[in-house]
Amino acid sequence: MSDNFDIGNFDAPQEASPPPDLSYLNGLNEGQTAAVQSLDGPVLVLAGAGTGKTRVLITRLAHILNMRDVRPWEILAVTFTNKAAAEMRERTANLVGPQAIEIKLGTFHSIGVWLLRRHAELVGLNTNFTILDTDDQLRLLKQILVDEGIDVKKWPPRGLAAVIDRWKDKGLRPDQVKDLDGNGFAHGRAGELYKIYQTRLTAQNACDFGDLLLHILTLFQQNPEILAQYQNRFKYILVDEYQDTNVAQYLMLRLLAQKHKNICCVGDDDQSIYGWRGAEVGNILKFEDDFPGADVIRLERNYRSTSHILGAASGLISRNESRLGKTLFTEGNDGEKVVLNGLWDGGNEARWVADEIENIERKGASLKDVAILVRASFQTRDFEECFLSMGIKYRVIGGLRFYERREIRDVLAYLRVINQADDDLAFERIYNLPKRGLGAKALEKIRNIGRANNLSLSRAAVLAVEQKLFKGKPLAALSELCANFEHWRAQKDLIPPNELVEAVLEESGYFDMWRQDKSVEAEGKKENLKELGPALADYESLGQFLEHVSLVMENNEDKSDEMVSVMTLHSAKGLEYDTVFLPGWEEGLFPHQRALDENGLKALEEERRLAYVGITRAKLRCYISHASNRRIHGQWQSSLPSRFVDELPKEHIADQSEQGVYNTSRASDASSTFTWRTAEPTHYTDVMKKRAAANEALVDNTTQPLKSDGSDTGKEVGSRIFHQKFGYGRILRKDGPKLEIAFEKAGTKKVMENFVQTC
DNA sequence: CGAGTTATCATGGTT
DNA sequence: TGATAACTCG
Repeated sequence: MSDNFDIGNFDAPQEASPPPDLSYLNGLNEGQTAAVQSLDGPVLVLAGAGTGKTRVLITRLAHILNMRDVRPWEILAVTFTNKAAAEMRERTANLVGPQAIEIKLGTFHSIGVWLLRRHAELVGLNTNFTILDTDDQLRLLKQILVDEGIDVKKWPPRGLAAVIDRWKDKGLRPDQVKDLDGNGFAHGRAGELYKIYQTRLTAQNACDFGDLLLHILTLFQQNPEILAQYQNRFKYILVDEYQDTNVAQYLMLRLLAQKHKNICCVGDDDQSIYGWRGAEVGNILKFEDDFPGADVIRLERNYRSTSHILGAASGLISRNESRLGKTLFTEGNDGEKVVLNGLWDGGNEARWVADEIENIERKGASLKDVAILVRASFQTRDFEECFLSMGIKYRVIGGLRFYERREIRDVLAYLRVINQADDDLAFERIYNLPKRGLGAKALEKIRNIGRANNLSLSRAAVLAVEQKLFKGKPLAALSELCANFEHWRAQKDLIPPNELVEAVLEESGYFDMWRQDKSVEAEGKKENLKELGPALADYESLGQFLEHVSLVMENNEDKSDEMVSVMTLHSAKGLEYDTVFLPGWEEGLFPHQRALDENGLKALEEERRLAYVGITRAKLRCYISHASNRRIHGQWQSSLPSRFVDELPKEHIADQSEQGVYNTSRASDASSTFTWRTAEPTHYTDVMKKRAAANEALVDNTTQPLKSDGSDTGKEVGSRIFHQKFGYGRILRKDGPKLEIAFEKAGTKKVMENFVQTC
């Protein structure tokens, strides 16, 4: 995001005499008009699904510029995703013209980076600091755990990352956390590890995503004069998707809005689905307490869905306790009822969906207006298999992104070391890639030299070469690498970034490494590497490109092709389709068992909101389905319909389920999923037999799970197990059928063997 | 150092 | 089941 602060010399917004042109207000409904016109003081706009939220936001921006003596760069508009920011920028520009680009508009993180690059030294960083992504973060945490002698099997880096991320989400620095809150990680050492992690980040002149906000909080809290500068500047603040903000973001907004108090937050508590990522629904629920005298405006007229779809969604979400409450209505048609179907297994479910898709296609619908929204990404497999065999074109949205590919990340590591010599994580990635005879011993030696001289790895390497601390082949290799880096750094500001990346690819031998690789994937890797140069051509500097890569992990999917979209419910937020399929409404899968285990009722409500988000994506047709049997991680599981199925108001539902297929009993509590240990589903027995026959030579009968006689169930001391009430845990002690289990959530408990299952 | 083998684990996924 | 990381052996 460019810094527009210093670009000035604009015409006055408008003369005082002619009446302002308010034509942009035409066509807004009552609520929307109120939301646009209440310019001053704190405002909360509760915008239900499909109520024209974005239009309100951009019209409000236009109205502020039109009615108040404000320059565009005195307005701050914050979103969560780059996509949302880009859309807002574009639509605002359509409405108010070029001055739109002067608005300080971007994601929380891009605003954070912008501030942090200006004031980096005040939080102990250099202005060219590196932004680490999740991958780098995990590698660094793992190093720390190993250094500290903590068993990474028992205490995986991800666990620590989650603890630290949540702390950062709450705006807590290492000195502010209590070990108690570390979820018991490494017996209460999380706080200490957090401190080490922050020290290591600073030493590498790097920060993670959470730091982009946390450092800003520190900056503002410790430097009142700098805070005042931005408080004065930002006369109007707009926040999109307020229900997704975490505490750190809330605190940052509150600090910035203190002076002028013109803050408008737009969001929908019913669409808060990112609690697991630190979002705090509480922020939106207590807005009126946080910003006294706030206007609360509800947008309840829905322009998207038929009234049956709306009715189904509203009925479901009304079961939630913690919500501000809205009643969506439409002046459109009733439309079709929401179709409900129960199927035998996941394969049948996919086939039914495919049949329905062909039906509506025959009636003239276009595939690009059809979406399948699943709870968990493994569910896409059944659909892919089925669509491939039936010849239905589809695309799976989400998944690996360009800059996450291994070969791209390797090259990026080279670029990072060129750009920022203290980036140790990047150096470690490539010091022996391609293979140049520098192994773990060499790295350890460089690391020690670095420690002794207080230097980063790439600087220590230079020292090692100068002082001939290596001999023979390793010395030659390291010497060449250092000389290359010196050369590339000298070139950095002389040649365009795209030429630099070409030079790095060839001179490092990295491209040759793939040329010599005769494997199938090498072809694709080379293609991707070739794309990298052109991708850099748009950037003025290497630093700018690297910042883009770390902050804008875009996935350009064009919606134009004639294809069905398959994606998770989470990634469907903000989208809409004529026809929406919502498969997999089963207890354990949706609501997801793990969410329930970890966060109980709070998670159940979030899962319900996810269901609500799913239904409200549909404009004309919505299909909900569940299967009695599903294969999860190769194991067949039997499951009951989701409690959410029962919660759908009958008057909006057309139930197509065949009696008896699933209708044995409906779920009323969480204890409904069990693993089949004894038999395969009858339908599948033949298939399995055929498969077994085909693999006859490979099949080893002893690997089949033996009918439980108590000894061979995998329920040994140390085994990971699952209990329907207490969730996941590990067996501590075993006394005949009595187990003592350390549950991840519920603590240590004694349980009978047959109440748990291995997993 | 590299290839082959074994162990492990599995929601959601932007920045 | 299947991807990936860790581990073992030549």
